[in-house]
Amino acid sequence: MTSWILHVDLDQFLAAVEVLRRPELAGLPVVVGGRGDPTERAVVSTASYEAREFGIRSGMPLRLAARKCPDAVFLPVDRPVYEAASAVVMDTLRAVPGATVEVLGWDEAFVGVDTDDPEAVAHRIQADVLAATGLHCSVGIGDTTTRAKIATDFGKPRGTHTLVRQNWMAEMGHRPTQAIWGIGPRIAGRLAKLGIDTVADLARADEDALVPEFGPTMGPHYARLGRGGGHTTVDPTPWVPRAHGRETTYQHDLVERAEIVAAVRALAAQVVEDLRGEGRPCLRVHLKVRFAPFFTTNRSRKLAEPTYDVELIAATALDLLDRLEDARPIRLLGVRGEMVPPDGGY
DNA sequence: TCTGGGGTCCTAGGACCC
DNA sequence: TCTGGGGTCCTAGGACCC
Repeated sequence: MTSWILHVDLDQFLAAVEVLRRPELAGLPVVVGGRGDPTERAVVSTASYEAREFGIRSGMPLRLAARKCPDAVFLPVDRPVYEAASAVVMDTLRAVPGATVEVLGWDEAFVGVDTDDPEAVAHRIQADVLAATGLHCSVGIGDTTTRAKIATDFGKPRGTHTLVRQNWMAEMGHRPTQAIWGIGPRIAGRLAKLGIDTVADLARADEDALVPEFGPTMGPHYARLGRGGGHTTVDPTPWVPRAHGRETTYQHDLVERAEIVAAVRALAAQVVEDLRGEGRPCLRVHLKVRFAPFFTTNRSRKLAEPTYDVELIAATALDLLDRLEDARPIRLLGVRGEMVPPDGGY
């Protein structure tokens, strides 16, 4: 028997969950995002396949989505409902005999199995998830986490695909480096400056040659990604949150000091509520600011001691904000509280 | 059209200590 | 007067992912 990594990814997860509870929406362009009001400043979280045919994509402003498809059904994000559906999916995966499950998000997970027929396991998973939840998923099969994760996209929707060492270069070599999970537009741009444009270029690259540009850790790491390298086992350790943050994009940019102070206080209060729920106080305060029209930055500061004090956290965030010396209107504020580790060691 | 909201992890470099 | 070599901790800031 061979060890395999399967990557399970629910198809159009948020939209599919909404259709489950409102079957009359089946077959219609459905867009989930923000508060469900396409005139507000917010973006698309998930678009149904029907909506995607109009060019609507995740991350797109709702206003633009509404222009592309005025007749689409716009729905608000309903986190508790998706969390509940996600829990059923993950329990279903854990019930597969011999499976090790690593949860990556609401709608995806790695599943480790020892088998001679990974294709059969993938189909069983698809059937089990459909039976338990009514939701369809795609499954990528690989010999590393990187290959399994990328394989899933080739299997969508409702399918499976296998990506292993033997077919990696044939299927991925000609694609841009950004096609690899873990390489985004910035790193792809820096690689391009070194003459590395495709996955094949990256796979050929000498690890040491990437060190001057990316450092001793990340340089070799990117070279390994180019060859499809990744983990060969799945880590089932339950996820332990390290921080809780709240951020808000304001419908009207904030200019007045009073409204900025009130906004920071409100965010700090929400963060403290989350931290209390976790039972772990705040050790470090992070501030994220987006000035209009578009410049985002962030700062953080360690606190003298762990606290649940809303005023102290708000005052720390405001002090970080004041040090930015940028007088432009504020479009987004985020306050994040990094928690004391659960073992108490800080 | 104008870029959400939730996260994680990495690096450079300064301050400080022995 | 000049200033090694080892280390830790911290902040700023970047980058990625779903």
